[in-house]
Formats: sequence, structure tokens, C-alpha cells
Amino acid sequence: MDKDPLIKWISIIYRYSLIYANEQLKDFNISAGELSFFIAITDMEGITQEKLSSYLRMNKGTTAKAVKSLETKGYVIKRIPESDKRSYNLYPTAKAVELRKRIRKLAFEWNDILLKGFDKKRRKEAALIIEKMAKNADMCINRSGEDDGKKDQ
Amino acid sequence: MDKDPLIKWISIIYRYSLIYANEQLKDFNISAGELSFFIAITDMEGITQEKLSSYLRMNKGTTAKAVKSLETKGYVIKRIPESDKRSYNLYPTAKAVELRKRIRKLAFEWNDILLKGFDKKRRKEAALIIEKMAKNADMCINRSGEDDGKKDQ
DNA sequence: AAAAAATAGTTTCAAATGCAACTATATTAC
DNA sequence: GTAATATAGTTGCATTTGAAACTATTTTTT
Repeated sequence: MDKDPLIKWISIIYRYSLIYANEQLKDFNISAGELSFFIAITDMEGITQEKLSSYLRMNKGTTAKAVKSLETKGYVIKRIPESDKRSYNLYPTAKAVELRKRIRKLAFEWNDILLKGFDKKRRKEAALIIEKMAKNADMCINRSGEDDGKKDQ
Repeated sequence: MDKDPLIKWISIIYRYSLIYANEQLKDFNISAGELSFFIAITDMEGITQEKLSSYLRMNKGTTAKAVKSLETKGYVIKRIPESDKRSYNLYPTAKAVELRKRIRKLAFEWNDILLKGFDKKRRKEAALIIEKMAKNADMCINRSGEDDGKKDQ
């Protein structure tokens, strides 16, 4: 049963997610790599790149590039706050806000594809498991995931 | 609960897996991207690139590059079979076979990190869920995953 | 307040990957 | 058996990403 390590399947899910997103986003001039940044910025107006990086667990260089691209494409505006001139607050443009719902929907349609054949209870279980695994990974790499101290359950 | 789409967590798990593997593999002159190819070739001696691509669900171009790199590094030998001169059979070198166990162990140590805090039953459940999700993704992108026809369970 | 350290972001380089066009060989159709 | 199609692999180009070195501010130390 554990002939293949989990990472084999995770890798497939991740790579196919990018393929799917690229296909679906073709008409919007947003790339798969930019998707999570787009969603986060439209959801959390005014967020800084630093916060964005830590929220998505992305390298800050990656964040810089994605944000710059979204800015060039007219989806994001950067504003330097008086309070800290090193940083930017990121705001979605009207054009981005207009697309927000459709783009978010797309991410959740992919959820439904991944969870096809799962009943409600198993969907919830899947979400919990995946999120916990990500937090375990985070804890290992950054020692920053909150270890909730819970024992095996 | 479903504020964030699953892909956010999948992305974190995948990217952190690469970071972990790159760190752990430093001494072996094998990169994270080559890892799954290394394991598959040492497990399935004589496999072709075509089969390898379909087994790992990797683009054949990606496979070609990874295999070439593993060959350059002295881990893989390509042999053209009489039966089909277009293809290669891939064999691990002695050097690869020698490392095989340690490299495989590494992949499963990462499993243990991801599944920290999960009891036996939940580990099995996690493996089933992840594999099913990957097959759902595969089905969507390639219409090739075997749809087992099972209803929601 | 000057020096040192921390923080926010950018840029360069390299790795991982997909796609599409390409070559070479095999198989199928006619 | 030749032409058309399919299959196996390679290569060039683009995207996604991380690491590390860098600049510019801010905060902390002394």
C-alpha cells in the first residue's frame, strides 16, 4: 500500500493543478503561478508582500515577481505607506475586483474535481488531512507552524 | 473551513518537499527533481522513458532531461533494445543501486514528517485520499485515470 | 545619536517543469 | 510496398520557484 511515497501523488496533484489553471485562465491574462497571489490580494486589500509571502509560504523573491507581473497586467496597485517606506501595500484594481468572483470560483471548481467521489464527511476529512500535512511540512522547514501539541488521534 | 482552496496546501506541501529533498540530497549529487526518476529507475530496471513518463505523470520532455542528467551523473545507463530502436531501456548503475536504499528511505522519512500526529488508521486514510485526489486530477487532465465507478462513500 | 542588526523588497542565477516543434523509427492503411 | 499515422525521444523556449546577494529603510544597542 505504501509502495509509492505520498510525494509522488502530491507532485501529480500540484503539477496537474497548474496545467488546469493555465488552461482555465487563458482568457484572463493571469497565469497559474499568479493565481494564489491574485486571490490573496483581492481578499486582503492592503496586504504587504512580506505578509503575502508568509501567508502563501512563498519565497519573497517569487512574491516580488508575481506581484510585479500582476501590476504590469493592471490587476494590482502598489502603494508605499507613510508608516514604513520599505514596504508596499497591495491593492486590487477595479479590473481585478471585477474578476475576483470568477477567479475564486475556478479554484473551488478544481477542489470539486479533486474531491470527486468523496462524500461530505470525507471531503471535510480530506481538507483537514491536507492542511495538517502542510502545517507539518511548514513546521519541519520553518519551525513556524503552530504545533498544537495534540497527540495522535 | 474551506476559506482556502486545497491547492494552497498542496502547493505548500509540494514546494516544501522539494526544499527538504534538496537539503537532504546535497551529499549525493542528486537533485529533488531527479529523485522520483532515480527511485523509479532503480525499482523498475529496464523501464523506458515513455513508461517512466506515464508512471510518474511527467511530461516526456521533463523525463528526457532528468534521465540525461542522471546519466551524466553516473546513476543511469541507457540501452537501445533490438526490439525498438526508438526507445531506451534504463538501468541503474552499481553506484545507483548502492544508494537506492538510502534514497528511498529519505522519501519515506518525508512521509513520516508529513504524517506527524496521525495514527495508523489516519495515515492509511491520508494515503487513500491523496492517491484518489491524484487520480481524479489525472482523470480530468488525461481522461486516463481508471474511473472505478464507485459512488460517493 | 552613531553603529549594528533587523526588516521589506529586488535582482540574478539556477532548477523543475510543460509545451510545441522537431527527428527517427515502427505500425497501419491502402 | 509505399504512404500515412503513431510512437519514442530530444530540444528550445517559457513559466514557476528558491537561494543568495544586494539596496533601502527601520529598529535596537550602546
